[in-house]
Amino acid sequence: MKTLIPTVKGTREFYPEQMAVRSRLYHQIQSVSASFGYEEYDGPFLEKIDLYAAKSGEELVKEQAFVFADRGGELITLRPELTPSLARMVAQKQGELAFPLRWWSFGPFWRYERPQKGRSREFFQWNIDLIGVNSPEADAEIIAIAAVLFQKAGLTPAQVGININNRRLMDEALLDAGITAEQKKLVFRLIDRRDKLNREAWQKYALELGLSADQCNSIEWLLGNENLWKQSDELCKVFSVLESLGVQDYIHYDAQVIRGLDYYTGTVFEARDLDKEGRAILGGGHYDNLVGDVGGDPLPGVGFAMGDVMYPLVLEKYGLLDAGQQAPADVLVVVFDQDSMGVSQSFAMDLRRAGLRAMCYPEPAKLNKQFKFADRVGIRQAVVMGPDEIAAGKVTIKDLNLHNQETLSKEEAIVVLQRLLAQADCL
RNA sequence: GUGCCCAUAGUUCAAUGGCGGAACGCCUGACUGUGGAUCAGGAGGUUGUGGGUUCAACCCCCACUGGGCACCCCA
Repeated sequence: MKTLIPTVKGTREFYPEQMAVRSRLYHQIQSVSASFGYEEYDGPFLEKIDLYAAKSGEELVKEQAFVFADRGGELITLRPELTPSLARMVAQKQGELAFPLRWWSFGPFWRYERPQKGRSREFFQWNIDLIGVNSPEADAEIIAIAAVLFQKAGLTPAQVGININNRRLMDEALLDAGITAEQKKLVFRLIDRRDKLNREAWQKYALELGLSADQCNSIEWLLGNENLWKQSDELCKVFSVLESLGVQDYIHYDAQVIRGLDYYTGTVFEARDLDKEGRAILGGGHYDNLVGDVGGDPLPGVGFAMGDVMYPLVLEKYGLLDAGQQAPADVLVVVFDQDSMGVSQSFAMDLRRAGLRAMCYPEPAKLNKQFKFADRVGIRQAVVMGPDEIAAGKVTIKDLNLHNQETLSKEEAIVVLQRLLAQADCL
């Protein structure tokens, strides 16, 4: 074989089998989002680098964004996230939009990272936001949407969970533990690393960061305190609303959930496989000011993002990704020879008009080749129109699963095929 | 950006430094107007790329590219 030009590192090709997974994901997201009254939107895939330079962290723009100069020399970025575009879109029409705004989106993003399990350089992401309100009920609604998606996909509360925390609560708790404002960022990083290191290494790391043994112990006590949330009125309210929404089985309090983004100010959450395997499935939180950086009036909101790489891995792990390749058509009309090509094509069209997915072999070929093709792609019914059938004004339909066939009038054949299809749908 | 592992037929994998094979898949035929079975044939490879060591390299060494995993980071 000649050497093929390889794909760009970290990109993914969607063969029909994988495309079916992506489409199913899209439709589930669409359906869940719509059921809560959210509207679909999208932003540009290309943005000026300034949009991200203003707001996102240094690492995102410098290290992890695809940036290139266009023909005019302007620095263009393949969007690494949607929030800045969303902020601009909201700010531009802030005066005419009806708040609270419920918007969702599903589209491609790019990040120049080293690909590994659950992470690629080109991926799709579901973003959903409830903008213009500042209530625990809004936080709970967004979290419930994530839980409902899991529910609909068949993931149980024994398999995945949504871990919730609150930034304000952590700020106060850390202040009580004697952590200064300057130390806060480092401590957040320390907390994030809690599960990655063993206890000794973790404590050593804490001392290296300049924390005292007392401070370290206090943090450890904080993280082990399952009732810490009771000190936060906000979290109490969020949990109570989630109970009303009937999704409390998915919900856990977890003092280790911090989330990296600086703009989260209140409730933060992430969903994970309960085995603690792999990366977070989704992550999000409450923010105070979505549009400030792009020049709008301050707007609070809550939202999350879920990639299309980790989530299917979890579904697959629990056997919920039915890999069953669907046949591309219900019926294959076999072409007997060049002379009968026309009538075969014409009958295939009759079948399509009758609501069947029909395929006509696109050239005359040996019958065994055509039947083998039907078998290979999983088409169950074949229609043969040879000289005998044409002379009698009939067609032969063959069931490749049952290995039987019968010769009928065209009208009868269509009815029989429709009935078979309806039966197959019931199964 | 750092570290570890990997790269041989379409696929999954073999092959002490000494003539690169198997299974499955693919193509053709037995087969008549009919696919999954069976049998008989056949095609398919510059061993990821480029250097080096050697009389001799799929095998040893170096670099590159790509893949996997972890770190970093997580919008």
